Amino acid sequence: MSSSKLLKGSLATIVLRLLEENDRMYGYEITQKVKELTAGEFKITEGALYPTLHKLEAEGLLTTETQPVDGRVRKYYSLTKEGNAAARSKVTELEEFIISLQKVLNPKLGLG
Amino acid sequence: MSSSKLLKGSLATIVLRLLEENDRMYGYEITQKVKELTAGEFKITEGALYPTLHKLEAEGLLTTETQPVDGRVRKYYSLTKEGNAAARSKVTELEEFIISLQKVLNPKLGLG
DNA sequence: TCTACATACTTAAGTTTCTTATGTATAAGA
DNA sequence: TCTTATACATAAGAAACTTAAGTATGTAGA
Repeated sequence: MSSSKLLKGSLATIVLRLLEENDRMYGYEITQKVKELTAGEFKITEGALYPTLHKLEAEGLLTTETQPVDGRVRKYYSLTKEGNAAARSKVTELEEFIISLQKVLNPKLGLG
Repeated sequence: MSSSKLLKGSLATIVLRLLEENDRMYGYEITQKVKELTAGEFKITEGALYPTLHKLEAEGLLTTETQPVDGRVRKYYSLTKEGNAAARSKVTELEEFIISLQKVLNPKLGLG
């Protein structure tokens, strides 16, 4: 993910979250969806995305289906059962992280 | 920072933010403050913190003052003028990142 | 007294996760 | 024809951590 070299470690969670919503997606589609959702703020690079997808597949969290579409090959990814569970726990973990982060960035709030 | 190997890249911003609030702090104090603010959720490791402090100092964002206290040496860090500006921009950047991240994690919100 | 834990800082080795760059290949539009 | 978009893969290098080891003092308990 580009867009400010921030927060390394959230890409896998983002991928799992999108697949939770979309049933199946291919790599390029993921890059476009993220760009769309964030109004261009996040630009996921291929060099980051594809290795992440391969890793999640190797861990048994994703399965793939390859299909030719318009003369090009598309590789669709879907969550496995374990992938679903991982998506839930990783998203929760990230949300809790954000809450803690905000406590540090803005200690005044949350004390009342 | 430990606590779930999440979000690499936010430690420098956290340090700058704390120094914005506190005028001067020493390393160990920073680790304790973060632990306190997050109720133990974030545990900043020394191996992460000290190199970060040295780097920020090398970049001219922090200055140091060493003082012996109770027979031990403390190294106090303060923001320079540039450090103040960097703190503002980095905190803003991180907050914007969080907003974008939430758009991806919860695309339903923010559409109405 | 010895042990353990807290305080306080430093640095090296290894890992993870990116960025940047390169390569392959097809389709569409100027 | 050239560029841009679509679509995937992977290697080299950098950044930011974790883990681990080292140095050193103060305090509290067995």
